[in-house]
Amino acid sequence: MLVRNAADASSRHHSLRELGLNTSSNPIISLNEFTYKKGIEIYGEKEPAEYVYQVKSGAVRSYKLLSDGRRQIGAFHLVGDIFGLENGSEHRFTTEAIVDTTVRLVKRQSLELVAEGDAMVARNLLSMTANNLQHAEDHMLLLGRKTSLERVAAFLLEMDTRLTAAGILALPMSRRDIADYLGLTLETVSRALSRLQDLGILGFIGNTQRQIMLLDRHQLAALDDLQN
Amino acid sequence: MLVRNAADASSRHHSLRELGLNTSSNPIISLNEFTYKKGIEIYGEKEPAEYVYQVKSGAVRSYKLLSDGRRQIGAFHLVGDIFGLENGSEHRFTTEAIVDTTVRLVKRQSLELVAEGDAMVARNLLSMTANNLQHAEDHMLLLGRKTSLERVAAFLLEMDTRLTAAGILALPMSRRDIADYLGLTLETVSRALSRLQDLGILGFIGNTQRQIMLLDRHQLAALDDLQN
DNA sequence: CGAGCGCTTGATTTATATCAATGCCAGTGG
DNA sequence: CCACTGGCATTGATATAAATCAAGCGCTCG
Repeated sequence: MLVRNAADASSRHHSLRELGLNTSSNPIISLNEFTYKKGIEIYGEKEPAEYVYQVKSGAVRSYKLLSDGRRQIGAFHLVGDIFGLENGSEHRFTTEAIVDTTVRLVKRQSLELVAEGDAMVARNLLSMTANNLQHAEDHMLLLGRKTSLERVAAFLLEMDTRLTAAGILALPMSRRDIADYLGLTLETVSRALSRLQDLGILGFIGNTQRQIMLLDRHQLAALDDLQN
Repeated sequence: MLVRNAADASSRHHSLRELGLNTSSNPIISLNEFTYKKGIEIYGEKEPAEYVYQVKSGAVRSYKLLSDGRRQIGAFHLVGDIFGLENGSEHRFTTEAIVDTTVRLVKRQSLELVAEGDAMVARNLLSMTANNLQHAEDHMLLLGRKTSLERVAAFLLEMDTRLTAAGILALPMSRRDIADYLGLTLETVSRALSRLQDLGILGFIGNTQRQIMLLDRHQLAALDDLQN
């Protein structure tokens, strides 16, 4: 069964306005913008969480590292997504711009101040955290129990609901990023994509596989079967 | 470096009182108790989330299933732990008693009602959800990138901080449960435990390996090295 | 226009899963 | 109270999915 309704897709796409913030009515909140070049770190794990961010354009990865360099990407943040929202005082991931990226940022402290007095903002804070939790819970199932093909299929479906413009998927992240998100190696991801292509579940634009793929209704349904 | 301070350990052990609830001052809140026999389901995935639970005695597993029966346990709930708290209206895991278990339960609705008026309760709700999120984030790293030995070492350390009484670990869950929590098979878990025993990092009580193990200061430090 | 990076594809290795046998303890019923 | 049974755990042998090692291709960009 293919689940792809608008409510599902939008539930993770809060805007700062959805958070209950509004520049004009809340003069405390300063909405600054900043641009990061491709590959540049936005903040590091364990740094004090001074700001909350919203992707205005571009894409961001957040990840944890083990001492020997093994990397686990916990989430990709696409246009409209809010990230860097922590309950504690420290960031729990490192984040980097995947491509040139512009973010809006809000001082964490001023956000907390507003939440203190405004129950709606407080509720939206909780709802955002709960959405992040749900994503992490689903991802645990993927990482713990799914095969490589199922993981890649699930990834494509997730990206499709989050950044598709009319059946065309233009992925901003590299094979290595995808692999580190799915708990695989880049070779395994590449092989899985080739296999999906052979199966006719996926089509690439241009004469080489570079980032852009097509997904029609039937292919999406086939992916949905595969991802379990 | 061995991190094992009281703050860390207690941060995930909220009591309902910590949530800001108090039977005497909040007559709305009804604190009922219920006992489940070993292996019995408490609630199922996608069931309406009517209650929030706290483990009074025993232990609980929450898990998701794939269509073919593969299981991923997302968390174990031990004495004092609160579980079943959802932001949406449905449960996202199935939960079962691992051993005979008594829980206290609170109607979700009454909890929300209280949170509406009491900022402290609302803040604690957010803080609990954020703690669950942090646990899930750490677990994604484990599931995506750690070796079997690292996973088992991390598991033992987690359980040690959560249910140790003076260096003695009495695990309520089976090898299969541990495996499904760590994204491994039960044989691999068993082999990892045997290996740790051979390495002198772990000692079992009794003449057979059954549930109870000893962990002294040095062994904990060795585990901490291993888990990465 | 050349260099290098990212990607694909092939060959081989390896960690973990799977299959299989056996042992041990706990609970049950005779 | 003891013998039986079944579940859980360990351990060994083998299979396999994915990782690793390796080569080559084609964009992209400097």
